[in-house]
Amino acid sequence: MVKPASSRAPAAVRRRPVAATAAGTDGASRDRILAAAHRVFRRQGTSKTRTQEIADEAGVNKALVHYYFGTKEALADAVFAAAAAEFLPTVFAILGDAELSIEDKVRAVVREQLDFHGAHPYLAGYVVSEAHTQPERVQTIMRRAGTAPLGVLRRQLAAAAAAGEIRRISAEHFVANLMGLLVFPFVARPLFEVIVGLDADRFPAFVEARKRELPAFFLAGLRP
Amino acid sequence: MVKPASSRAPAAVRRRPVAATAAGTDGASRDRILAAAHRVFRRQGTSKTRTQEIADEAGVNKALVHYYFGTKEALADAVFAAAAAEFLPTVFAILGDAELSIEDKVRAVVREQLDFHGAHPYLAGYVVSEAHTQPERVQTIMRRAGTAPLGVLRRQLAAAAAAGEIRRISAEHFVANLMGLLVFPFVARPLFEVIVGLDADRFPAFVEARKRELPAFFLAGLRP
DNA sequence: CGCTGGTTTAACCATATGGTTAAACTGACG
DNA sequence: CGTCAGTTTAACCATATGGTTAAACCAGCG
Repeated sequence: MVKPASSRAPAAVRRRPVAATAAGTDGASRDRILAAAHRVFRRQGTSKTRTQEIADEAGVNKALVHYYFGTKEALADAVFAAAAAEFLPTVFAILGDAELSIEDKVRAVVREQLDFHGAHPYLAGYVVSEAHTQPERVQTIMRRAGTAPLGVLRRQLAAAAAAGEIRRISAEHFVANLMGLLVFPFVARPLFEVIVGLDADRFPAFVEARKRELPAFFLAGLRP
Repeated sequence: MVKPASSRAPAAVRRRPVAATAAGTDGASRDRILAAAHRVFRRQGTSKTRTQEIADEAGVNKALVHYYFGTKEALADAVFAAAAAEFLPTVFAILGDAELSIEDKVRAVVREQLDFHGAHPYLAGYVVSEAHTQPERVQTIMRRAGTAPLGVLRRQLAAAAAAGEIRRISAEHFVANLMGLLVFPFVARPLFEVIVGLDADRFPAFVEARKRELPAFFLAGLRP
């Protein structure tokens, strides 16, 4: 990962850039580039983003981006994997906690996810968008984010159904329903706002209301 | 929209392409280009797509694409608008039909949408993806697809709630819930398959099962 | 104080890409 | 059969873009 320098002949005059971080310092530039890549990629997606934009956003030369991350694609992969790993494992952890009842899980996931996506508006849309245009990457990269703990869920759902507490439902549909209800408004936010005539500044209030709406809706939906 | 030709001097030798449709025929080329653009854009998204790819897919020269549609962006706008207008109006029509009960609407929308998206796997993902990376376009272009008939829905939901048939729920959440449950597996399909460990070839069966699962779940979710 | 290794930079390169142009082809019509 | 309008095409062009390179810079170390 280290391309050494060399020496040869004349060149030209150079001044340090606007806000020179100087050299030989800490690895701050690398972090700044990564953070900038996160912001830009999430906002615009991979293919619309130019490496130059990332460099600009990081206050750094374009070559430095390649120096640290090789190719744009490699950087994009890293960002995508990190983004997916940022919210899915939390969901999986809650769903996989054998100590929690179905109801507790639903309430916990709803609260946690609505808070999270409310604070990171572009994340879900970015991840889904990327997954759609580059489905090949998903398979490999998603390993970092793991998969849903269907085993635990299946047992729990079967037991609850046997006890007559809920309707019979497969773990797959349970997850699909939960995730769909949670992320749809965020993933499709620009469309959704137009469709239901929701002003952008009223969106947070909508999400807030959803924290009450969703547990009620979902838990009722499970009833026999 | 018509750029006339002219005449001047020598040029070079030309043979007709692989499958020459000849000139002076019908407006078949334009249609072929548009259809090709639909396929390619839906599969890859706007920014990943090269005009050359569309030309190839249409069996036509790249210049012809510009001849008929001006810019790539214009063509992309046309395709996006058409794609959104392909499934949203149907949903709005069902939801806005004052003759149908809430329950009938839910059953009808679920059946219709699952059939539709099952037959057009990339459409929802494409529309959502584009809306995410180009939110500016949504506002203007969505006019062709219209907006949800919230007025009718609100009255109906309020009446049903007053009659004690359902829980109180706003039309916005009603639409969000319905759309989220319906389109999520399609929009996030590559992710979803990995998350729940669903083989691609078992997806159609999952959708089929969903036709029974969703009305039950949704209608139960509305109950007081 | 000069060397050294990690860091940062400007300049460069090959190619891809969106878009333009002017010619050539085609069938219909008079 | 010549012309005309609508099509279709190869060749071009300017620019953007991802990536490379070799030099310069900087701090710490011996």
